[in-house]
Amino acid sequence: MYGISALARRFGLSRSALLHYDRIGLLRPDGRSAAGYRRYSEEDALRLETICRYRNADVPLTTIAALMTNRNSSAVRAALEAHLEELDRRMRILRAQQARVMTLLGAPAFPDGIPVVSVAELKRMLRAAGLDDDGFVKLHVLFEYIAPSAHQTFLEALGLTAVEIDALRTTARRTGDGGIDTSESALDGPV
Amino acid sequence: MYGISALARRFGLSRSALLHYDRIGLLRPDGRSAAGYRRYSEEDALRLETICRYRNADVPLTTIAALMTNRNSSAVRAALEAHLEELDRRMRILRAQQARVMTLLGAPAFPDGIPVVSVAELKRMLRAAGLDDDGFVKLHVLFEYIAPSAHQTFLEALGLTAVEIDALRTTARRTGDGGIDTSESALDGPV
DNA sequence: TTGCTCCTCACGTCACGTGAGGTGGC
DNA sequence: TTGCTCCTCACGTCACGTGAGGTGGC
Repeated sequence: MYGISALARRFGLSRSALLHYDRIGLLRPDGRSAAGYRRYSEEDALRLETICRYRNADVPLTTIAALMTNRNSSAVRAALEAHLEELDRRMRILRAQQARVMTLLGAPAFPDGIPVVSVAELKRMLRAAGLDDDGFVKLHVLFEYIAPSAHQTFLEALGLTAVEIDALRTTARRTGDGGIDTSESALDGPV
Repeated sequence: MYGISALARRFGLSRSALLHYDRIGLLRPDGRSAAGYRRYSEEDALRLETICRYRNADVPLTTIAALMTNRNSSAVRAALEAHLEELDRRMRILRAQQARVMTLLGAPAFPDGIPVVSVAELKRMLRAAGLDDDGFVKLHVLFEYIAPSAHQTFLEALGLTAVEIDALRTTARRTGDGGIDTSESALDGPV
């Protein structure tokens, strides 16, 4: 059993957030103490964990409540996909706003503009445009050759894990040792 | 002279937005008609145009008010730069949230994850990591050499204009003709 | 009279944050 | 008694949106 502040601390939330969840019925404490203090059970904590997972994705509380009542998994998928589109929409708006601030600052549309690409997008495009596995390898080899630490930073920015980066760079170095033109398709990995 | 709805229409705003701006003192009409109707002058319209420019960049109304009173240009720059950082912060949060939704949907973190980089960020990082103008040139030359049409697609994705792309690729081709190691810093452009 | 534009409250939104004023437990 | 945690209102946030109830102009 937890007091309200203890539970909040455990999940990195504020006390008033839990008060709010109680008010709107999203998370009702298991019971109350004699003095009226909210008492949360371990089950409540588990429910809160799920709530937090959704909340960290910025799913609206009312949607979270719906998702937790309706355990129909295809409905959950649909809701999450709709939310993903909403986040995409906001991302586009943000980009446009950043571009406008840059303009107000008198900067050229580029290089300080805000065009943005996701890795998946980039990779699809490059492939569609005719870059094959060989080309990817060559790019990595060259990058590793010109500026190893920039290569590292670049891969981190793309969201690769440390392990994936290590593997990629090691292969790129080995491949590069044979000369820039060497083309082994040892890199079936991410980028 | 405009009525409130006419002015709102002209700027693609709602009537209630203008009512709001009047209430908070951001845009007071030049005067009122005998019946108490708000009458906006051409000067008001000009002021509203400026307001809209900031609003489209999501600058808070209180900040806009401050910017329009204080015509000190360095103060304006500072405010806009601070706002740009705020937008950056939101962008990072959005990316993390998208990644979380992907995880909830059971998708792998990569390659369908949403790590995303802006060109400005990418460039800053690469520079910070030690890639110099020479390195940028070499990358472009190689890219043009390995997969010309992929290079085009890539630059388009980064938001370059057709003219900028043409200039970049032509230079890359010319530089590349001398061999991959050729390093003229003719590319002072964008990427 | 009809239809249009306009007016001023006043409350709602979303997820809480922030006091105010008070009580329970060691 | 002191400190701590807890309680319940109730109002504020940000940029408006949405009625409610009423008036002016052609």
